[in-house]
Amino acid sequence: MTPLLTGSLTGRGSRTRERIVTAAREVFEEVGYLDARVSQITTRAHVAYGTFYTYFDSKEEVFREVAEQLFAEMLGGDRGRRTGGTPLALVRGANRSYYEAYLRNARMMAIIEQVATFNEDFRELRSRHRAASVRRTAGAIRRWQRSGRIAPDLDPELAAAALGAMIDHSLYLWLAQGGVADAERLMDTLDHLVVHALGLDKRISPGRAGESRVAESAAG
Amino acid sequence: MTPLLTGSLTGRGSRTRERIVTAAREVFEEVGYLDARVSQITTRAHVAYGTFYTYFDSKEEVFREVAEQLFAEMLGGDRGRRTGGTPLALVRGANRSYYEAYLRNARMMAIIEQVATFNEDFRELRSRHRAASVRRTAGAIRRWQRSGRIAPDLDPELAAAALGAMIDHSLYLWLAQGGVADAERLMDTLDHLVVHALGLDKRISPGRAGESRVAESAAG
Amino acid sequence: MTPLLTGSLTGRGSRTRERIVTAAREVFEEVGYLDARVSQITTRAHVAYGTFYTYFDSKEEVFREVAEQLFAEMLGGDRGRRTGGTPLALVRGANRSYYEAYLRNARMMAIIEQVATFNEDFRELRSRHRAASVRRTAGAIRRWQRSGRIAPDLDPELAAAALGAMIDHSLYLWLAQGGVADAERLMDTLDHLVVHALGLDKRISPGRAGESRVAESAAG
Amino acid sequence: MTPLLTGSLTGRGSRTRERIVTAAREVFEEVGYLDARVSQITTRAHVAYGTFYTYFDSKEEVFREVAEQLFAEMLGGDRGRRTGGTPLALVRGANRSYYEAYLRNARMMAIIEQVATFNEDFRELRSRHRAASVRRTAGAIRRWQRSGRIAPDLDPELAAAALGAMIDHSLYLWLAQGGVADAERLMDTLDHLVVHALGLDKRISPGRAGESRVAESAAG
DNA sequence: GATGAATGAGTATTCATTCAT
DNA sequence: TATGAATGAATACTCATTCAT
Repeated sequence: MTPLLTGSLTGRGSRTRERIVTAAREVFEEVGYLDARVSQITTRAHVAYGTFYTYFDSKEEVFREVAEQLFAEMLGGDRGRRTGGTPLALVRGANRSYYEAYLRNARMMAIIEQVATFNEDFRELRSRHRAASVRRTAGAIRRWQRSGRIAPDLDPELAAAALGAMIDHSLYLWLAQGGVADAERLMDTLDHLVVHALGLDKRISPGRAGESRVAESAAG
Repeated sequence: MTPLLTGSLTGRGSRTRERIVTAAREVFEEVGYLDARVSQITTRAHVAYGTFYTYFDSKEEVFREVAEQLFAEMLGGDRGRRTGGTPLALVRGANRSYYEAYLRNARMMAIIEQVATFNEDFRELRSRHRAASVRRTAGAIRRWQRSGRIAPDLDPELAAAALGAMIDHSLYLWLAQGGVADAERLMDTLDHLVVHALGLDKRISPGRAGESRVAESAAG
Repeated sequence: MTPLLTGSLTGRGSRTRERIVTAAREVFEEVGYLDARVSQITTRAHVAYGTFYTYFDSKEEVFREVAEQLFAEMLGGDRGRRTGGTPLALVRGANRSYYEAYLRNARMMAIIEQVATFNEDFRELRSRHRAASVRRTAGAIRRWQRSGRIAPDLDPELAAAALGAMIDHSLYLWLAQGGVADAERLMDTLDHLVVHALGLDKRISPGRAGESRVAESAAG
Repeated sequence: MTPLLTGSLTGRGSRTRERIVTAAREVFEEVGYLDARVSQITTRAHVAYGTFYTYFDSKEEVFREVAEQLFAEMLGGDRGRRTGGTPLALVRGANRSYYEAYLRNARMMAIIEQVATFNEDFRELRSRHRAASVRRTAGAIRRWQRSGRIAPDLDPELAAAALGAMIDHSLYLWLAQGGVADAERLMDTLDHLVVHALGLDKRISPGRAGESRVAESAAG
């Protein structure tokens, strides 16, 4: 619930609110959630201290807003990507697309991880997003299993989750925490590992080739 | 700076210190680093508040001690494991051994992750341990590349890091954060993915070590 | 200082003002003065936040308005009551009338008490009203003393004040704070106590009976 | 619950605690509960800000402590008062004793009244003390009814409560809020009113005289 | 070594009031 | 008149660390 503001915002109001959200994201990126001070946010947004609380109930609430904008942006890159092509191309495409989105938001991804370590709500929020992504990947695996490109004894959900964890955590360690030496090479390696892990590098079992027209990605 | 005591401790002293470390680990596991209070630790250790500072300079310092004991314990399980056997058996063995260690320490692993999100020192500590583990895996990959079991174009370090990230993060999500449904099945999947990702499921090219390019088959 | 508007209000204006006063009273009754928020009042009155300050300078000022309306209402019940009858009937009548008024306004009486504990102005306001009531009762006592119905050594002002305090505080404790069990019985007891305290239960000294035609109440 | 301090206090500790309680009472008396600042209390007690929280969880908790000491002190004056004497003398004695205690604690009584207007807990605390006092008075009334000195149709509990309210509120208005002009005269009037209200001024019904040897007071 | 009392800097949040449209 | 966004002073409470016995 937002204090004071019951209905919709005036133009001036929504502009102020936007300034605060932008400033908040910058501050979070610079010092993390724990060390962020509301006063830093308001100073940067050029509003009075109290103005913050005209739009948000707490530091946590702005963070939620920033996190949701980020998740929306991360998903946006996916659009129109799942058209035809070889499984290998699809996997590479999906990975690159995720990589690019991660690159744009690396610092915030790290902060969300931070908050998730002590805040149950954010753990769930992240969990939901992860689950949605895993579901999509598992769907692709299942289709490739039906067309014979992937061994049928692989558990689609677990495999999707594990490969997702690999890509996610690799990007986290490279982009969000460590410094990247050669991201290009890392992505190539991830492609290779995913493709081989799923067995997509193998010849298609004859007679079933080309069945899988619509495919999805192995990650995010 | 170490407070008062550096090298030698009397028998009573070292017992007191041990009680504090044990209590600290319990408290950290129960409430996390951020919410742990020095008073909780001393109460549980049955020592006076001030006694804590006779042995440790700060909350961070006990945490470091606990973390180091944990890393030592995690590595301990590894000993004498990398003897002969098929690559597949080796991978499985290593994964199981890591899984078991993780299971024993899941809660503390989560707390270390928490601290690593805001403390540079612990980020490095964890990084060093990860690097050691990656080095060992990379060494194995390199050996298998020389013997022709793994494609030579795979970057050993990056592959080792990525697969390590997969296992680590999967266990983190399953054991440390979420609830585990079927760990056995998860481990089987991880084995499968690692083995196939590295190409260890394929036949060894006869007499042509180091050139496994052509050694592809449709064998399952 | 009155904001903007002093004397005349347009029809719309006075209706708005009235809505605010009504809403304010409701809010004060529900949560007390300290916990009442200007925003609650404006929301309930269906006016914009700022509109409040078009009509009132402060939260204190609406409260004063509400309190004055309440005092006026409390006194209103008294009208046309002070006609003949035995002193006993007069006392009973006055007590009942005050009780009924209190019953209608119990919650606000409690809130006024609250404000009087920290606001000098309201302490005086309440004091003035109390004094007026005490004056009337003291007048009745004096008349009854002259007619020999009440012992002449009783201080009329102090007795009036003390008996007023008894009735006021009893109603406060029963109606405003505690829950009422049997108000009828309480009122009977108060009547009894007042009548006996003043000595009105005794035989009238012969030859002066009936002198006191017009009497006033012992309370309110 | 008190923070940090689990067991009993050291000599130094209990001295510090006492300093804080004393300072708190002074500050409450000077500015009331609402306007009292923890920093005022610690400054006056010559301790650091944080020291306050070594002994108390909140401002409310010190207030409770001060209030309880006060109630204990108010009751203390009663001791050894309930020996023989005429009912009239007993009533006078009890009233004087309560008056003197009130005089010593007038300011704090006003502050407790303040807090009781917005804090349910204190309302109950005060209520309990009032009830205990009412019980004692009602007991005396009942005994005097049995001995025929008081009319049997008077409800002992309600009468005790109402007369208690009279004395309490009169002292509150005179001592705690207004300035006292002539307390002696007020007390005489209260005595008179109580005695007559109960009918203790009347001749004892023949044949039952002297029955009531041990009596209690009509107030506090 | 052990004790536990003392310290005080640090900060999110509230809300009456002002004021630009 | 009416609106509702903007303001910012004010304050209780936490807790790691210090230090006198």
